[in-house]
Amino acid sequence: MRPAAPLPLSFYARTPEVVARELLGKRLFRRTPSGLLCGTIVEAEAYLADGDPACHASRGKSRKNATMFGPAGRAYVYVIHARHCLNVVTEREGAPSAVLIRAVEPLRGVAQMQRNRQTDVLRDLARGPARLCEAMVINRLLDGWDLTLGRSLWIAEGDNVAPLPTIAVSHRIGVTSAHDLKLRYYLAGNTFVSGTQKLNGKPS
DNA sequence: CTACCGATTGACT
DNA sequence: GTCAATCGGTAGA
Repeated sequence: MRPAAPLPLSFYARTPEVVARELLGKRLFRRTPSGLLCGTIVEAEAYLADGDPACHASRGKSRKNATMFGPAGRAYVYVIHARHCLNVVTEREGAPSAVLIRAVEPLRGVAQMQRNRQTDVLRDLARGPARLCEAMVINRLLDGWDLTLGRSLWIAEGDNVAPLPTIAVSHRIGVTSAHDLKLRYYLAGNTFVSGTQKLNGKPS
């Protein structure tokens, strides 16, 4: 697939639950010196500005999470367990909400992703937030990047194939608080979604 | 400065 | 299924 036009600011300027759900099936593009990388988003989690202790912004603004407090449509890249994770900022300036992109299905630049990840296993290239970042060369230099520019890193419309895949919902993976919130969205049955088979087969 | 933690991953039983 | 390595960010002495 050729590079497609970036989604506009209006796409991101909505609640994180809506953005997370609508990101499924969209395409994540990354242009590197070694070539263009692209994958279909198959899993995303919402983090709320209010009433969500799992959200990094819930304990106030800091150098690390400052991007979340800025305008929508920017990338929020942070490090956890010595690994990177990619979010998109939602809503508006002053409302620190975001959507974590947890997995993509590799579409283009597979050979480079295999080199970046040091594995040939297609399913393991971008199944998980940190794997995705390693495969697509996403690091803290991209924190705050404007995703509506259509350069370096952006998200575009995907093919609207029929029948539309079923969207499933579950609790978020890995978070140690707010386990009752069902804010993880994924394409049911897609092999590139992270998490256990039990969780994905029986959302709770 | 040290100490602790985590929105993870990969190796192992 | 279990478990520990990982290291930047943050809090606290």
